[in-house]
Amino acid sequence: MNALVRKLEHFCSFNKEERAVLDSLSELPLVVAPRHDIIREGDNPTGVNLIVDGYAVRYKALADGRRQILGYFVPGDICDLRVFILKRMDHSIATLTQAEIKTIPEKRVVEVVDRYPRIMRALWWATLVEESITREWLLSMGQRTAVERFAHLFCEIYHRAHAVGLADGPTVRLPLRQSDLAEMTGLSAVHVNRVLQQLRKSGVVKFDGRLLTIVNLEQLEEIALFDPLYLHMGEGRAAKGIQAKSA
Amino acid sequence: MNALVRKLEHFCSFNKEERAVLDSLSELPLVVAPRHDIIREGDNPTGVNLIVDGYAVRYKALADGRRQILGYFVPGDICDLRVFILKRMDHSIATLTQAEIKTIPEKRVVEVVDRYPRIMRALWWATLVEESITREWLLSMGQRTAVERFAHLFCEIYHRAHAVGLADGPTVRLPLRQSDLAEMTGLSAVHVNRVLQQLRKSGVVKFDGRLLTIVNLEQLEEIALFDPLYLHMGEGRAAKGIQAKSA
DNA sequence: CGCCCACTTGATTAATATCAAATACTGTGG
DNA sequence: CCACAGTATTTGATATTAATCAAGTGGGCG
Repeated sequence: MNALVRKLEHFCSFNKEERAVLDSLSELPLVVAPRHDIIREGDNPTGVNLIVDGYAVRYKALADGRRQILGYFVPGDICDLRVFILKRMDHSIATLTQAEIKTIPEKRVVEVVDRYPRIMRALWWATLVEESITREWLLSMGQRTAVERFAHLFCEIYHRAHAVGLADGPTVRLPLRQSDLAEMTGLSAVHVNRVLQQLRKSGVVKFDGRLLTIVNLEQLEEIALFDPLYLHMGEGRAAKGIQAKSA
Repeated sequence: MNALVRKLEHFCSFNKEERAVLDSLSELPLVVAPRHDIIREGDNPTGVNLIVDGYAVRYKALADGRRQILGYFVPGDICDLRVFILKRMDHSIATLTQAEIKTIPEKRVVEVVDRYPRIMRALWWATLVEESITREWLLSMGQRTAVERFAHLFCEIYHRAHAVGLADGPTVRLPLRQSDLAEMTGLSAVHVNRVLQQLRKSGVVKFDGRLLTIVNLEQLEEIALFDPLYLHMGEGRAAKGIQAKSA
């Protein structure tokens, strides 16, 4: 099933025509090797990229090489709607795993968006949610301890993966290195290792470099001080009574 | 002079009519006390707020009270264009100093934006720049040391203040407490104090709780590993040859 | 004057980084 | 199937950064 449609339907539902348009947004899927830049800071990109499979991230680097991952994409995420306005990328996008992406030319996006206002709003919604996630990460970095930060990251991955149908049980495919997680959380790789051990030992979550298993979601969310509001899920479906809300 | 127009003209220039519209966006300026919430997380806001004078911030808080400031507004900044799509605020906005704000009703924004596409693009640009700044903060939090983080924050404040004409020399009005700076940088107030002393002693920047003075901008930017690209200034004026670029 | 803050200072502790070495895992060629 | 090389993970020891605690100091203002 189309992960993009699945994701956007957390915002609103589409009719058959809209779905067909979303399905047909691009033709040629492109396979990108792991750890490969898709767009680099300073570039002036001309289209947007839809992640079809695999994990990709936004990142920024300091002049001396320190890198920070700013967010990750799961299948169904679109990389850069903002490029239509900003002239140059202020950060880079790279794959972590092998990934399949589809590049949608600027022209096609404009056409679709002009013709289907609901799709436009849905894409806009997706962008705003992503920014909300960035803000939550900033909160994590500034205020959460290393353990809380990991607990939170894992809660988020779990919820986002479920939102696009990437998992049905407590286990999510997450083929990342500990050094990747280090770049996501702003911690050293060694410390990441110790934090993971601690979480494993306390029996709330397991991660073996390939699969992430949430053993005790409730406890994990408690450790993380997790509040799902920032993911803005179920706002569109609210009328249908599907959403779950925290107090 | 209108700080909003001044800011947006970093993206494109406007004709007389557009300027008049921007000037007239709202009627009643409202004075808000210092340290007062303007919008709170979970609210469903109905308009956008333009900061006319004073400093305001976005912030998020964890359930146990830890707070993180996510970004600040200077006069000319508009708080929440995104509310048209997201149903609930995922963070709060509060004043730090006494501030003067104008609330623009949703309807008025829609009207103006529909009628003046350039204004729409300019507002969109402003929003995207703000998000770019959030990403840079995330990089700061994750990778910059306390000293670098402060150096960077001060560079940013300096550049943003200049962009809207809030300063002409090396000094910017910045009536904040050290505890405010602590919430911006994710450091403890005590540590902020020591970092400020260090920066003052090394003679690159002074801050006395009221005024920020950049003594040596070049050196400060070096300490901060500052790259102005993320502010996206001068992209619109590029054709006029006004922008300055870093290597 | 005296109170209330914010700021400053010093001492101590806690969190995390760094360094270095050992172990485990993955894929490859024989 | 095994040996090996190259990575990734794990472990231990130590250093650094920043938080915390506690006690001043200083300034603005009723």
